[in-house]
Amino acid sequence: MSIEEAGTATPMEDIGPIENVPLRVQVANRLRTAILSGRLKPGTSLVETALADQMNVSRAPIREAIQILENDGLVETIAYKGKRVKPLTAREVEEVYSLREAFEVMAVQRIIERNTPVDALRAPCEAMLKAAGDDDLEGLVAGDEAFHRTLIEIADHDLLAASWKSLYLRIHQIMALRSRKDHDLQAIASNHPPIVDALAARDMDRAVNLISAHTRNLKELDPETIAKTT
Amino acid sequence: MSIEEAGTATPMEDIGPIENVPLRVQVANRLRTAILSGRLKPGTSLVETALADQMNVSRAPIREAIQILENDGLVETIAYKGKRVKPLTAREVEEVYSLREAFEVMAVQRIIERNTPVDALRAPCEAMLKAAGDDDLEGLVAGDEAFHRTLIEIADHDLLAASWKSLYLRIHQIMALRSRKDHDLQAIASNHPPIVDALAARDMDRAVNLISAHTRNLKELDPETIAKTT
DNA sequence: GTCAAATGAATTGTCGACAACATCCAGACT
DNA sequence: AGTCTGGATGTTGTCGACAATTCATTTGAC
Repeated sequence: MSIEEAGTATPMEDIGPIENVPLRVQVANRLRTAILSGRLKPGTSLVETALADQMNVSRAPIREAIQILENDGLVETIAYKGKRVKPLTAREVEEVYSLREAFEVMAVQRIIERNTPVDALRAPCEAMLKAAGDDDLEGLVAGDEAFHRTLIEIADHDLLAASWKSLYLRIHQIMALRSRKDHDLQAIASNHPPIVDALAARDMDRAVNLISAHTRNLKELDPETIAKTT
Repeated sequence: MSIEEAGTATPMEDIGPIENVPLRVQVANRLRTAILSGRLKPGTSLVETALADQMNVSRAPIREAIQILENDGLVETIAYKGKRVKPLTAREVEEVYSLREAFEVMAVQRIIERNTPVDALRAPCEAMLKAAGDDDLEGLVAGDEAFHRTLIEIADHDLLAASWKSLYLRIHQIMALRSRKDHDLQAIASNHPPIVDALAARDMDRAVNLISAHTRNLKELDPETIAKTT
């Protein structure tokens, strides 16, 4: 039965197209999740044949999946020797955060220059404040990601969005290795609303300074996180 | 004749280790060159089997090479339909140049903040001025790339360098499609020395404004270039 | 005993064949 | 005439086997 005929007999709701996801994408997603959750630690060696056996697929999709993760910057390959989860160095963490700062500053500038509405940022702010009140770390992290993703999205710049997304994967990875007590939920949540206010007021200097400071604060937290992994 | 036998008879100088470059890299380089030179125009369909026949290799390295180019942003894949050289839209050109501006501004800020020496930028400037005098477009372009590559390199930020490099590939592609008369050699060459002066003087505002203006000037040139390709 | 060459194990690199999927066209049926 | 069906074709997706390369270990000569 082809996809077009699907809805003729019974009126069924739109569940969207049936996605036939290639194996390489499934494999890449599984590996990525494992890396980002910290289950696959930096430095772990990834052997194609072993992974192929574990997942019951041939090596071809595994290779392609690993190449995808390599583009994400999560894995590195050494020819004829092996592939491994990219080790996190202090330098790399600094670079990730500083590049993220540049991306978000660019987004802020673009939003103000083009007079883009910023209402979409209010909801994530509320969610974060609520999560902070409930001492809900997961919720806070989700809200934080939603906030920054939205910030990048409304900047309406596909290339920036793609670059930011790739970079944010590594931030996920770094945060997963960070211990819980390092987070001050209330402080993180209350950082965001002033950014939205400055954007709404089209106050370029204030908005840039706030987003810049916000990103730099996060960077400060991580030196000892790195020490644990290398 | 194989590469190993080539130099045995005559005493040869040290050309470094013999790099055994994987086929995928060789293929990727050939395809990339073809795309950047404009020989493979945006929209051209890339068929794995056809390329494999042409280059006398199997499909595996071709696939991996195409995936490399996909990461470079030069090729896009549509599942079960085909792969093609990514079409250049006006929007994409705008995004490429605006992101490049952000990258170079970041490099400038970093160079000034960290008090990095900028002497390495003088040589490319000289080369460009000389090339402009000789009406040597190739030389000027090479000098321009050397200047900006050096700018990024002395910023000492691997992630920034990698991102910039990938972005610059597309700028190559765009420039290759641009007609010769659009270039004002003298103007381009003389744009660069003031940037170095501002950097050397650690004058943040002036340096940022100059590099920003320089990048924006380039962007202005391209609308009609795009019209020709899409 | 020490150093160099050979061997072997582990891993990625490459290949050719077949499967899955989408598109297009021809032909049958209404 | 129009439309649906079925197959032919072109392309990517996946597989299993073999080749190439590296590194560690063992072997052998001196």
